[in-house]
Amino acid sequence: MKINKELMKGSTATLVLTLLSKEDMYGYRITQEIKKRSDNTFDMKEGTLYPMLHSLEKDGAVESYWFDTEEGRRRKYYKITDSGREMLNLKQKEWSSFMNAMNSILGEECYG
Amino acid sequence: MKINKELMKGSTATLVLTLLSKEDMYGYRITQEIKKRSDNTFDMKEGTLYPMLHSLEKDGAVESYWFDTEEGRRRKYYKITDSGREMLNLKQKEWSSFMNAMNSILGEECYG
DNA sequence: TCTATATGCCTCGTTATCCTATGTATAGAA
DNA sequence: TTCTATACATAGGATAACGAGGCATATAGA
Repeated sequence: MKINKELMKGSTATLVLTLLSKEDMYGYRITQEIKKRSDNTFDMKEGTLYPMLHSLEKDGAVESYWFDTEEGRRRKYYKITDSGREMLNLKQKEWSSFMNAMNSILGEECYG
Repeated sequence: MKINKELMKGSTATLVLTLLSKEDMYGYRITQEIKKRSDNTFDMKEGTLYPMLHSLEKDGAVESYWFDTEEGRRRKYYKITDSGREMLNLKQKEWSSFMNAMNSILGEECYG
């Protein structure tokens, strides 16, 4: 299902940090992983992702390094920092609270 | 837990329509119900709610009528329309998709 | 050879939505 | 009298995601 972009607001950093908490990744790969792992529900645009990565780096939540592949491509990898893991922990708790509050009002059952 | 306001974006209409789908309500009461039913997680501001109600009315999702209480207060009640119920149905499905996609990536269990 | 697609990075301006701040008014309590 | 709760409303500011565009390289196909 296509998701209204307003619903995404406030959640993109959580998604990005979650992926980076498991593995260093470069921007383009992040967009692919989000699409794949959400079963095509999310389609994070580059115009959203790159400014977000720069913002996270500015805040010290991630660090970046360039890597040249054998095929001659340049990739900018991002790595989560300790500070970023703390931020992620908070954001996951926030998501959990938000979800529970929404479901309390909507009265929906939740299928993990 | 206090929720980042960005997370609320795109969800306020769903909350309002959900309450109105069960019972006609006036604005001030809606803010109280949302706070109560979310266990104080949500605190919808009047500056958010009233423009939202007017917008929903303009779109034909709700209708309003004035009611004078015995104590001399004027209350503007809102009633959901058939069109509003359809809208709510779509928004609930959208929320469900969004939540499932988020949890797929975050890898969290969900407690209904 | 030329073209299209996929990969890979980036930024600027638009848009939508929520909040803060403010205004009006009445009832009841301190 | 003054404060709080109730009850409606709007204007302006902040912010985040997106659309659209730019730049560049590798590969596949016509």
